[in-house]
Amino acid sequence: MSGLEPGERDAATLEEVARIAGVSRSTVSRVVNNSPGVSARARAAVSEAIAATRYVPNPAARNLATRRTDTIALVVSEDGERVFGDPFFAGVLRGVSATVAAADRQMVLVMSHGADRERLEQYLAAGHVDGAVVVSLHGMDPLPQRLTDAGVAVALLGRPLTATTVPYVDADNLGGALAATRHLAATGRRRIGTIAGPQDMAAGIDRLLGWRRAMGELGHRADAVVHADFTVEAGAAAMAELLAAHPDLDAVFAAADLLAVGALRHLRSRGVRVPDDLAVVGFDDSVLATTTNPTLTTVRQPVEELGRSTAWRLLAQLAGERHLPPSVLLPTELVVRDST
Amino acid sequence: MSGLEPGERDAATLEEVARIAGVSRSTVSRVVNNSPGVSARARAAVSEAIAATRYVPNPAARNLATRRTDTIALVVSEDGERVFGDPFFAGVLRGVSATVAAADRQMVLVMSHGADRERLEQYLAAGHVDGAVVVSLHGMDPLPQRLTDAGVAVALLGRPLTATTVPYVDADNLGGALAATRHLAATGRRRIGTIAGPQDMAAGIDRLLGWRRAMGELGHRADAVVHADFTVEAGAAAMAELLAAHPDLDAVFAAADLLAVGALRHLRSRGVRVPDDLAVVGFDDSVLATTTNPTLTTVRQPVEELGRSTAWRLLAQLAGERHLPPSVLLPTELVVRDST
DNA sequence: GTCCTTATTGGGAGCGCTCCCAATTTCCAG
DNA sequence: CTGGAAATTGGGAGCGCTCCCAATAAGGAC
Repeated sequence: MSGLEPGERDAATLEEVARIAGVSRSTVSRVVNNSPGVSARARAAVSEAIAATRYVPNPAARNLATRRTDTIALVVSEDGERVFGDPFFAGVLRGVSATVAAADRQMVLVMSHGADRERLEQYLAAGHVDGAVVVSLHGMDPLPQRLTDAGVAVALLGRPLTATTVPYVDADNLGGALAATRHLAATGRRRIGTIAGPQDMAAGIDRLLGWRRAMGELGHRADAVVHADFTVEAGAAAMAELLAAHPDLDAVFAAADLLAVGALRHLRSRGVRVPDDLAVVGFDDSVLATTTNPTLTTVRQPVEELGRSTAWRLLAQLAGERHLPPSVLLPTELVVRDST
Repeated sequence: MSGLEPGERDAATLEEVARIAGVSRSTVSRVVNNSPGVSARARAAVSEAIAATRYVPNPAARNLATRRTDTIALVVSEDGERVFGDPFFAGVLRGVSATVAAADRQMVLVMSHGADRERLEQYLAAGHVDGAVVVSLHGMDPLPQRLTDAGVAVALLGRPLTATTVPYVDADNLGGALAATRHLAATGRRRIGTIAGPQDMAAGIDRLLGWRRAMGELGHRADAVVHADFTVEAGAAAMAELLAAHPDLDAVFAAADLLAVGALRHLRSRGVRVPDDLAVVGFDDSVLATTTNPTLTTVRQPVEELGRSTAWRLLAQLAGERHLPPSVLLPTELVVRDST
């Protein structure tokens, strides 16, 4: 332990600290874990020995002895797409990891591939992690429920599309779409169409529902709908289709910023002025929203808070807290910029 | 082990498999680890018992017994900024995690905060991870070298600015800037300025060096330089400053797509046509590059490959491979779009 | 069948920690 | 000082796995 050379890492053990401090291993363990029942004198001696040896508890030994892992798995279901683009994922990751770290647990990242699903399920079900935050944006993904059924504590980020016992956290997509559409009406628009996202995803469904509800409230016909995947190209094509079918449109609500960028592109190529001739609203408030021309009015979804809340929900469950909400909906917020 | 209820996760142990298969624990261990010296008969019996019990080895027990951790830490140095924006980080993460998973190791994510540096260093130096991939874009960050000095196997993503023994991987920022500036010259531009990134980062420095070298080759004056942080606003302000000082500019190389977006914004507000009056090149090929108007000519940096190569370099070192390169430079690639 | 070599098998011990309960010490009241 | 209660301490055992070496079994040559 003295004079460490690069490559030599003989970590101090609890027994070594005990020897140096002149106490038993139990006393050292009590000090390390802040347990009561240790005299001030012993505590001081142990603390000195710990500082002198730079002792750090061995997580493997600890996990084995306690039969706990203090590990949270972040499972990213990656079925070959990057639906909302990477900005979403990065924010979620920051939120989850900060919350897990603050709870003194380690976070293991697991990218889930279709081929490895079976193995991943077995690994998680075997109890080698305390629980799993699962990020799955396709609402029909069976993984969260399978894990829950196997006894894994799970919190899901993204609303599932089927009845489930898995607790989940999502943004208020419906409320955000509602606010966006109302805003368009408040600016005087009467023919408000929508480029809706994929209908196998809760975000796609809920944002369309929000738009429909607002249109119902306003007494407007809710017939100007085109569905699109979450890409720029699909957004441009959908905008073209909308205009062909509804040439009198004066606004469009796009279910993601990416779609809105595509719509802007098409409108520009047609010489349609935004927002003078036709207003555009997106959804996400991703980095794109302030880099387009005009800058996008959009609905902000709190991606980092999504991560934090999902991790919190799991940790609370693991801590045995009672009466936890089966689902958490985080507020979205309309951000008005130049496109409306 | 039979009839598991949710919440009950009594994982099968090696001893249980041994009992069911009618062999010793050593035989089970040999089968699980694919060691030689097991009869086909015993191997079959063990495999059946494993399938029946859904046995998964306990990583903590394994780590403790072998004194290995099979864990790679991904340390993200987060000194309060998101320099290249989140797209960079997400791509790196995918690359690192895929490589680590393919090597049958688990990846632990650690966000490094200034306040927790001491504790993080101790944890990593205590030998509880096999090694660390450190993502640090500020070239003066002392963490990688301190970890290496403490005996931690480290591979650094991002070129350091001081002499170091830490192996690192970076993109060829200089070469990319060179190619970008040459491309501008090849399109007939003669007054080529640059919006340079922060000079406490290798990316900022190397991209400016590449621009200078190209200007030197071309025999043009390399005096139209303005420095900026990597934000859209700073890019717009830098473009304004460049035009004020050099009103005859006919091109600008921006050291990041974010800066280029800011430049485009300013140019539009001044009625400068891009690329007719003034051509613009960015760097990154982030999602922004195809969503701006006009779409950006930019230098693609292989973010996912950056992650993969850094993880590879660390794993190769851990595997005891000889003659490993002290640094790896990944090629960048000019992607021509509508802004030039 | 005997002997020798090779292959296979099994059980003890250790990895570093926690926890339990018996042993010891300390403190306070009478 | 004595006795009892409370606080502190220590050491054995176990967590689930790997590894080592002795024991056993199998195979082949003579």
